[in-house]
Amino acid sequence: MKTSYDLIYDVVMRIPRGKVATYGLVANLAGNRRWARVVGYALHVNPKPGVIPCHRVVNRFGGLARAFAFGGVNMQRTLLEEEGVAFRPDGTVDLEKHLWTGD
DNA sequence: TTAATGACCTATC
DNA sequence: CGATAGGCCATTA
Repeated sequence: MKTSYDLIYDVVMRIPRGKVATYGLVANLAGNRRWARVVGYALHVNPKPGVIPCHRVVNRFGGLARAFAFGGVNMQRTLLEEEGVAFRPDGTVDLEKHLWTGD
């Protein structure tokens, strides 16, 4: 079944390795910035694990979601570090350096 | 079909 | 500057 989520998934999958995007940004690229909530919902259901790099999606603060439960926040930090993403002392991603604006 | 929920963001007090 | 409320959209029950 095809839904608006596919749009969001497509954008999220477009995120290049070593970069991250915010929910609002993904929503914006998906078509509308108001989809920010829908984006979170889409990743929440995460119907295609392994195909959708949810760890590359962060909130506008650069921090991970509160209920990040696909493996643990700890895991996400590791994954991003493996991709070359720099983390701040506060544990947030440096959006100024790794924020994917849609290329 | 209506009502309720959600990994958000922006604006206002 | 810090905290609170609201809004918007789609999905699920």
